[in-house]
Amino acid sequence: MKLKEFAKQLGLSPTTVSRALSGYPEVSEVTRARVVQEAVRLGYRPNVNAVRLKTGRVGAIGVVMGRAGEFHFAEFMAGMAERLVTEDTDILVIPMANPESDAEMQLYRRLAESQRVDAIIVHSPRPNDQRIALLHELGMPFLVHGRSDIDVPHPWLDIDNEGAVRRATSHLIDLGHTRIAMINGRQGATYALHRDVGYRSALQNHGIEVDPQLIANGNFTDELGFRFARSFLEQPKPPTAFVAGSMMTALGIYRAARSLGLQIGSDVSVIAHDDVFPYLTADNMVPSLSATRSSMRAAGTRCADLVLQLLAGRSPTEIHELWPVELILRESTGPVRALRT
Amino acid sequence: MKLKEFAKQLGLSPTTVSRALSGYPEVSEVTRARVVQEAVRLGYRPNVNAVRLKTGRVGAIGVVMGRAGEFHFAEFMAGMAERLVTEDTDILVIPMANPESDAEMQLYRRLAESQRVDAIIVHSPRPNDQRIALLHELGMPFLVHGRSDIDVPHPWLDIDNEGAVRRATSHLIDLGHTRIAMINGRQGATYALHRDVGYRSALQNHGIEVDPQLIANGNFTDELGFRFARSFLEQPKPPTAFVAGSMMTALGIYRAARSLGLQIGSDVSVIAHDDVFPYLTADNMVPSLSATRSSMRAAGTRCADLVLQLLAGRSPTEIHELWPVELILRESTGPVRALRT
DNA sequence: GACCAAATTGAAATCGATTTGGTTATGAAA
DNA sequence: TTTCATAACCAAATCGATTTCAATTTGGTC
Repeated sequence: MKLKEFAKQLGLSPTTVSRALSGYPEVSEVTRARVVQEAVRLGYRPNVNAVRLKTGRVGAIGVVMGRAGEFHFAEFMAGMAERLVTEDTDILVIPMANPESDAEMQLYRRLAESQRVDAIIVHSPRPNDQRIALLHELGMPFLVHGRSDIDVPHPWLDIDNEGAVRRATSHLIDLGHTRIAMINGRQGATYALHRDVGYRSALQNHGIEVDPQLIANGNFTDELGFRFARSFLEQPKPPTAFVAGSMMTALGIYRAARSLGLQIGSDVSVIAHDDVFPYLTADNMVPSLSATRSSMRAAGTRCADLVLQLLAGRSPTEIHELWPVELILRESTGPVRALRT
Repeated sequence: MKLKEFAKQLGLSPTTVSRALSGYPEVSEVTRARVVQEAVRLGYRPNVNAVRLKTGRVGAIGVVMGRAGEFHFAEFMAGMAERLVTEDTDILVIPMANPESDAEMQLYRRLAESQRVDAIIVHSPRPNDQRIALLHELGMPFLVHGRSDIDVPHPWLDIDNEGAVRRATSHLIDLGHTRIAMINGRQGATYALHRDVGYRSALQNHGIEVDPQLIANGNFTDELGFRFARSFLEQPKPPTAFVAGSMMTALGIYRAARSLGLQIGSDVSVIAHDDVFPYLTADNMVPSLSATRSSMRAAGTRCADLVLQLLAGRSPTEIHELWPVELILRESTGPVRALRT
C-alpha cells in the first residue's frame, strides 16, 4: 500500500497523511487520530527507502566487525540492541576483510560516503587512530568506544582501564607480590596501552622494577592465557601473581597453574578483567576469580544511547564518558607465599 | 556528487553513466572504462538510498538477535561476514525485545514488509515455527539455520544434531556407561528436540531405560552446567557420564565434578558439543574434552552463501543442507568405573 | 550511394515518500 | 460587514538514482 493510495482511501492528500504520521503540528488531532488508526487497520507503512532517500536519514548505526569475531562483540551488540529496540533504528554490521590500515580506511570511507548508516561506532581505537580523523573530516557522526590521543575532537565512552589495572596491581602488591605478570590484549589498541600504563605505574609507585619478561600481549583466548602463563611460570624466577585481560585468559592461566601443581589463590594469585558475560561468570570459577569488572553490555546500551543523542543534535565535543571499573576480590587472590625451591 | 552532475562533467547522459557503472552491455567498452575511471577519480558513488528505492534491492541480510546475546551468535556472524565481505551486502542486526510469540511475529512481519533487508536468516527454529509460515506467506526470501517440521517449504541448513548426540551417547554406552546424563539446550527449539531424540534412541537401541531424572534443559551457561551436573551427581544413583550441549556447559560440569572430588575421564565421562570458538578450545581443556564438533563460523559462511544464491534466483525448495558432525574423542571420556560406595 | 540491422546514446518516466509554498475555512477583532 | 490571523489542508517540486522507449550513429551489404 502506497501513500498515494492510502491517502485517497482516507479522502486526504498525501501531504496531510505524511504529516499526521510524522507528528507535525499542522494537522488537527482528530484527523491525526483517524489517520493513525486507519494506517494500522489498512496496514500502511511508509516505504523505508523512500523515506531515507528523501530525508537523508537511514535509521541504522554501523559497527565494523573484525574477522576475529571476539566474544565481547556479541555482548556489546546485545547491549546496543537493548537500547535500540524501542527506537526505529537498527545495527548494520560491516564485515572487515583484513585490518591492514589501508583497506580499513577505505572501508570506513566507503561506509561513511555510502549513506548506509547515520552514525558509526569505532571500536578498539588506537592512540593515533586515523579512522577518527577520517570520520571527523567527512562529517560523519561517530562515537568512539575506547579512547584515542588523536588531535581531533571526538565523542567517546571508555572504561578506566588504567585505573582498573593500577588498582588490581596495587592490590597484589599490597598482598606482598613483587613478581607480577601481565597478560595484556593485543598491542596497538589504546586500551592495551592504558592497561600497560596502569600496571607499570602501580609497580613504580611501589618501587618495583618492571620486568619485561613478565609482560605478554595477545588475543584474549584461553590458549594464549595458558601458553603465556605456562612459560612465565617455568621461568627461573616465576611470577607469584597475574593480571590478565580477559576471562578467557584467566581460564588459560588457571589451567597452566594447575598443570604445574600450583594452587590458584595461594601459590599464584590472579586478577582478570571481567566484561560480565551471562555464560561465564567470575564468581563461578574455582576458585572464584578476583576481577576488575565492567559490563560490556551496559557499555553497548549506553553507546547506542549516546549515538542517538548525537543524531538528535547533541554536540559531539561534549560527550566524554569515563566509566569507573569495580575491583571485586574473590578467592583467586591471596598473600604471597614463600617460593618453592 | 550526484549522477546528473557527474554525467555532465563527462559529457554523457545519466542513463549512459548509470549503465556503464552497472555493467549493462549496451555501453561501449571504451566509454565504460572512461566512466569507471572518472568515477573513481571524481569520487562519484551512487546514492544507496536512491538505488534502493528504485530497484527495491537493499544489499542487506537481516538477522534477528534475541536478548540473550549468545556467544554462538558472534561466531555465526563472523562467518557470514567472511562470505559477505567480497559482496556488496551487509548484515542488519535487528534487536528483538522479548521472545513472546506475539511480539516476535510482529517484528518479523514489520521487518519483511519494511524493505530494509533482502532476506532474513531465521535462527533456532521451533518444530512448528510460525515465523517460517509468515515469511513464506509474505514472499520474503529467507533461510532457516536449523530445521522445522512446519508444513511449508523452506530452505534450511542444519547440522545433524540427532546423529551427533546418538553417536556420542552410543560411544559412552560402548564404554560401559549406563547412567548417562543429558544437559540439553532450552526446550522449544528443534535442535534441542533432535538432540533429545538422538540421546533417547541411543539408549533405547541398547536397551537402557531413559531416566527423566538425568535430563535437564537450559541456557548454555557455565552456571547451569554446574548446577545441573552437581544436582545429578548428588543423586543416590548418580550418572557416570554426561552429554552436554555446549562448551560452557562442559566447563560447568568439569567444575561440578572437581568440586565433588571426581576425576573427569575416569570417574565421570563428558562429551559436549563444540561450536568451535577461537577463544576456547576443547583440546585445551584439562582433561581435553571429547566433543561433537561443527563449526558455527563455517555455518555462518555457508548460510550467507546460500542466501546470496537464493537472491540470485536459486529455488528455495532445493536448498536443504544437513551437515554431519564430527565426534572427536579426547581425554574426558573413558570406560565406566565401579561406583564409589 | 542507399538501405537496414546492430551498436550506442539520451529524454523522460518512475520508485514512494517529504516538504515548500501556497490555498481555503474559521472565527475573532475592528 | 470587512479584515486579518490562524488552523487545516493540498498541489507540486524534490530526493537521486534506474529503466523504458526512442533517437542517433556506425558499419556492412547490395
